[in-house]
Amino acid sequence: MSRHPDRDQIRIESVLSALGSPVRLAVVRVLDAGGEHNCGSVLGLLGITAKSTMTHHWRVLRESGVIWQHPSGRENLLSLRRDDLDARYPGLLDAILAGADGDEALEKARRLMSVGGRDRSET
Amino acid sequence: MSRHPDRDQIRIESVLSALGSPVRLAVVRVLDAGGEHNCGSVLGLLGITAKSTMTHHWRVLRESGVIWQHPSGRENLLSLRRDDLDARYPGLLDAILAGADGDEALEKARRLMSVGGRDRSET
DNA sequence: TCGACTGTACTAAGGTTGCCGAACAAAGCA
DNA sequence: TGCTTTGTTCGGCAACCTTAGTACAGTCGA
Repeated sequence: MSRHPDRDQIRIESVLSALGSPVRLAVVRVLDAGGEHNCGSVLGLLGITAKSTMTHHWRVLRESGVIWQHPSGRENLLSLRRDDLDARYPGLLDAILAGADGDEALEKARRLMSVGGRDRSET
Repeated sequence: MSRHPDRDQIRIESVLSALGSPVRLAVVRVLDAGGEHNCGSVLGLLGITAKSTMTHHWRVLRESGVIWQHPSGRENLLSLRRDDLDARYPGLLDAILAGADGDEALEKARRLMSVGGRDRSET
């Protein structure tokens, strides 16, 4: 069932395309904040969706080497492979997570602007 | 024709998914190495492909904010938006480019190993 | 002005991805 | 021994991505 790549089998294209999806990037942000989660708890934090949909995303993240996923009792625990990613791609994960935070803040600020004042004449 | 996002319209998911494709990552590596290229020269360096295919990739890179593309005479010059990307996502591009180099080196080393000695009993 | 050159626009096939519901498997609890 | 919880697997469907072929538009040189 597992299919985790070894550290040296991780390819940056897989990592980037795995993280190029809003849902999966959100997952990684959640996992980065806390330690281990089971699938359901992350699913809850994202406000979505069908379990089978997430199973799909777990696989993409797992097979690209971004997360560990190991069964524990009847749950399936998820955690970021931070050590491996940092070893292979120093600074990558930090830059991505910081970037995601920045995007979110910028988005939030933009929303406030467009409610309070008039938006600066953007189409 | 253009459709370049402003610096503050760039979203990290778009950047990541744009760079999550081997072809486009290769393009960015080429652009990072040199200054300005026209489309054809990059196409040549990649050893591939139909021009219309690359036009598609230029658009993805352009609309995600990764490259500038501006006409000059009958050519269309391409360049990395390094300043914008570095401003929005400090360290991201460096990490990705270094990672791509690392992957390539590792791959090359692995090929040598499996020719010279026997591969270490993988699958 | 004509022709070569550079790249885009349009179109289409084939594959991949994302999403979901239903059925299933395994672990824990009563 | 059943029932519940937790996720997975499977099948199907729509949307998107990648690739390429063909036709076209703009620019430069002769």
